Amino acid sequence: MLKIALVEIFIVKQSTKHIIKSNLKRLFTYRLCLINFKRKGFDKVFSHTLGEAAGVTAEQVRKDFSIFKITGNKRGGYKIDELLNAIEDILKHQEDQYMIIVGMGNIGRALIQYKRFKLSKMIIVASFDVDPSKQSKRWNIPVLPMEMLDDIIKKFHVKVAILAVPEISAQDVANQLFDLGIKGLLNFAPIILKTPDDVVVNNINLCDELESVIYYTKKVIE
Amino acid sequence: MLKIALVEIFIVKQSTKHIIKSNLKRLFTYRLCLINFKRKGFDKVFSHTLGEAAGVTAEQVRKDFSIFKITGNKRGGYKIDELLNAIEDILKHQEDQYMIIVGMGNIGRALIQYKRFKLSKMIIVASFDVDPSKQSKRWNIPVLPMEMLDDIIKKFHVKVAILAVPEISAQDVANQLFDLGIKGLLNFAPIILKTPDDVVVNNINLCDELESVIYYTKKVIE
DNA sequence: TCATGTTTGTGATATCATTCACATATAAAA
DNA sequence: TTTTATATGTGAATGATATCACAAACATGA
Repeated sequence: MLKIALVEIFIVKQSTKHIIKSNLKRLFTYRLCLINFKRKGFDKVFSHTLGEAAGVTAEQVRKDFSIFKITGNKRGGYKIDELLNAIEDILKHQEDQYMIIVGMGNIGRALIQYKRFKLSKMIIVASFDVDPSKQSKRWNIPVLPMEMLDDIIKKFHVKVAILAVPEISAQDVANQLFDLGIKGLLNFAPIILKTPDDVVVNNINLCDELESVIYYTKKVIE
Repeated sequence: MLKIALVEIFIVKQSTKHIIKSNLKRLFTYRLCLINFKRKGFDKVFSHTLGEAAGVTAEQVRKDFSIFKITGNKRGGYKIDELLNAIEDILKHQEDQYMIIVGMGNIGRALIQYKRFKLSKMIIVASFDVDPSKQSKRWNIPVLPMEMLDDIIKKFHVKVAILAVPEISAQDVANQLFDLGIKGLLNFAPIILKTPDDVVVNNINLCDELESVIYYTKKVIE
């Protein structure tokens, strides 16, 4: 009996996680498209309209919404404002999120100035670098020495960090962050990090993204 | 008869495309891990070793290799150098790839200085911006006015571009690029571009990537 | 050289994701 | 108010992807 119960819990967790995982990306895309529609003066969309804009089928759109319990009006489509609210609700991101950047190389410097984060209620509270010459006040956001990581993370209850250090030190710095309670990482170092089970890592590998484009470009051309 | 033949061709195209699509990402990951292993002094890997490093099962690794016709030695695993060669061969990227960046905002400026592209034989030949104040020679790579797009694309036979302009002008600039023969785009503007069928677009949406981390972080914590 | 234990390579199977197809609802027109 | 055309919402069918399971191969040690 106990065994059966455990198995069921496992299944539920798995499936919940997975449904969300495979659909979340599209949810972001839908949001982008909806914002675009709104800007153009529309206040309603149909599944096929949104699907076309997002590059997926109308059925896919409806199925995704179905999974997230988002409903529209039969014959009348979906009201954009309601849809956007529903999506924001799923992303559970109404309140500000405090974050840090570690590594003030090219990418770190770009991100510290990236205006769009603020619009999405993501606030970079500080950034860090081992190199004292990079610890300046040139930007609104302070660039601090690594020794201050602990203070800042505690002070702002930071759970999410952007890792933009050279690959050689990425694992070490990541370990430091995990020790200090960081649970989510956006990693720009071209390396697959070893991480504790309760930590989420999202990798962005710029070279690979470009190579991927090159690969498919060649496929299409030939 | 003809109909059957057509259907078969369709199926083959579909599946070929798809197999590659779902496996390519992992192929990049394997490469990262292999480079790492090599740096650590290893010269052989087993499917379970590589799988663990890459975060996938050993069967997945073998299946991927099987699809790409990469073989190892039964009982002896895979030689890292041979694997890396085989992977590079699949990515067909032996010769230099000339590319351009359009948009010299935060992201464009970061990418123009990004050293790693050169290591992967990806050469940024020039970048472009509408704003004359950004057209400087501060970097090794020239920042040119948009009027020179045509010249440079023709001169270097550029097929791939990085689009890092504000979202408001992204579609217009993309259309210009398509007209000038660009077939692959790495797009940083938070918008789903309308593109011709023979063009490949890879979107990187930094806010969405971060929000995704936040989403899963909250899931894990709660 | 032979036995042995380990690892590959791959059909068969299971799982997961997308598309189909249609019943149901409803906005709009008559 | 009734009709009609059009969209939704969702089980069922299909298609794609990952895992299992095991035969075949071969390094290693006796």
